[in-house]
Amino acid sequence: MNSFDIDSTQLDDAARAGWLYYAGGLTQDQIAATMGVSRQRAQRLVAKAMAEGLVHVRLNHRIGACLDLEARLTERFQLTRCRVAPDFGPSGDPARAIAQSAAAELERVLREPKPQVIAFGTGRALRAMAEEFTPPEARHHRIVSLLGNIGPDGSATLYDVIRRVAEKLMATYFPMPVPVISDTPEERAFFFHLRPVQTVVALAQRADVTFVGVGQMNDDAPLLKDGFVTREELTELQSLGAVGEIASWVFDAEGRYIDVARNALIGSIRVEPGCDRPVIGVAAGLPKVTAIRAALVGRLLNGLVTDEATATALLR
Amino acid sequence: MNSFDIDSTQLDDAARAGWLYYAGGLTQDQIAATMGVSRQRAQRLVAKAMAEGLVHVRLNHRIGACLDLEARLTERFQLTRCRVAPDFGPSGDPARAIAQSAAAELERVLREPKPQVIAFGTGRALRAMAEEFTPPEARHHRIVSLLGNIGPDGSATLYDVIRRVAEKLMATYFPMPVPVISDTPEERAFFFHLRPVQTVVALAQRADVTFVGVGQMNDDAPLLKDGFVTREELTELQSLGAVGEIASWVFDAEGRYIDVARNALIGSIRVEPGCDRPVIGVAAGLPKVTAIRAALVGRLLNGLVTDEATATALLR
DNA sequence: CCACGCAATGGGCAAATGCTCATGCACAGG
DNA sequence: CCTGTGCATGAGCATTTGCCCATTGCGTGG
Repeated sequence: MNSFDIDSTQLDDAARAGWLYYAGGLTQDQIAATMGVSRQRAQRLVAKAMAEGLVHVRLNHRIGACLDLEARLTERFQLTRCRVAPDFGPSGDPARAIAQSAAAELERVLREPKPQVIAFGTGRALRAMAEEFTPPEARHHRIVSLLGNIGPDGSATLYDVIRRVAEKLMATYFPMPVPVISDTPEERAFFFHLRPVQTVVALAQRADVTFVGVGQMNDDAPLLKDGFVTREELTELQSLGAVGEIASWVFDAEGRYIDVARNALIGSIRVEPGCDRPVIGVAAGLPKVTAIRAALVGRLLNGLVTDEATATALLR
Repeated sequence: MNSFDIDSTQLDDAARAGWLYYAGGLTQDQIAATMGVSRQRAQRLVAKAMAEGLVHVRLNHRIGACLDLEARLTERFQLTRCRVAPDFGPSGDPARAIAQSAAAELERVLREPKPQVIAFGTGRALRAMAEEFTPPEARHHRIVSLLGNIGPDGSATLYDVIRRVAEKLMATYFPMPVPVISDTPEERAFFFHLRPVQTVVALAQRADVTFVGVGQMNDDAPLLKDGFVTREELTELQSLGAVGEIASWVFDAEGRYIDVARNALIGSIRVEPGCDRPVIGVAAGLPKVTAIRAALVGRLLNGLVTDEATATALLR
């Protein structure tokens, strides 16, 4: 493949330019001179190095305020793991802000020499985490999805998180080949009786560590956007006291799962309260505060990665 | 201490500014607005974050040319570990360029779940590595110094590398409480008969991994600069064929230690040729090429971290 | 109470950077 | 062979950044 060669040397150049710029502290003029290209090209290479994630920037200082929030959250909600990332300001994207911290948390698990089963939910925050983490050389773990990978429209985008993680890691992974939401209880039952599905379910249920996003149940609910509930169902759930959702299972302000007919259609593994293994919520953003707090109160989660603004709000 | 408090919040601010700048991609104006300070202050904070090493930049892409050099060095000198970092150009500081790669190599060792004894020499490159590495949560290793920590002028700066590493790691560490160079053989013998010194020596000799710098023996020799040899001794050593030095033990172009009276004064542990555990040289710079090559040829080292320019020169 | 020194601050400006746009080149299709 | 498409290139310019320097404010010692 010629195009591959070209691509790879372009990436090499980008990496080198990024290295000289960020690590070496050279100006783009100097880089251009060193690499024998025009300044503009040097500039583009530096930008590309960033865009392609070739250059990783990490903060080597736990900001005091964040440490403090972590300590208070840990005590208040009896967490086993807690990370508060500084946020990018009100206009910034909270999912991106916490991606670094979530990635660090994931890497911590991946470094375990003992093979781990790691389960993943979905959501923007987890996807950002999957983009961000640097895979250690560790392919002995197994990656399993909590959610079905067949969307209502037949798409498989949800599935992205675990595929991305597993690909970067080159580890074995287990998507769950069932519809996220079935049309009838029979359909759901059919899928869950399939042997391969049962294997994945069993794996997910005994996962050593679980990473999940948390969805809010206001009118912007991710469940609604992704088409997993209709507007009517959402309104009904809201009137039953729904405030949040994990892996598409809806719970109330106490973090208790709400018992509705829809539950018989859900093609995902439910996170059970009071799990003795780490169940880590990766979520931030003020609209999610109520949902996250409920999940913490109900002990659906025993770990949390969030940002400063959300952490502060959670403690109020 | 008031000054401590002030410093620590300043560092917090610097960290936050650096975070917003490098990770969040905000401009300094935006940072200034977010943090409620002037743009100039924001700029100073960002600069400080860099200067204090709060922001770590790492390359997430192995450049093809470097990989190629690694492969060739590995084959040519039968290495077990080899890393070639891209350099910062002819004007850049090679020690800083390889610090990242050396740090990565060190982190690899530190991630070993089995407790390791890790021995360190001295030198600018190792010091840069000590600054750069991010400590994983691993305090089960033991850090031991190959060199005495009493300098000719009574100072203990050499000792910096292992202290820095051990402090960041919060691991137990064993400096070697002897003069780097004694005045008389009797003085040296006295120190080495002390029980605690013998413990440290034994530990260093059975180190699972050893990281050392390599000194050249030209007229700019580090040994001379640090006052461990006089100009006369240096000239004498040069006339005996000395080309390099590891932990202050001088060797010739074949990597064979040179037998001189001075050896009876040296307060450091000698790296023995053909060691079956990793002995990793961390060194770069064209003046050091001859010294490094000799050390590789004589199998004093079986691992190497260097930069592109040095690697290329080594292969010639 | 005043004078002095030191450090922090923001103005201002030159350098560095990011971005847009017109140009040109390579390649595919007619 | 010509033409259109797409993409890389470098010129030019607006924005951003780094840094020097005068000024301010605070603490200290006379």
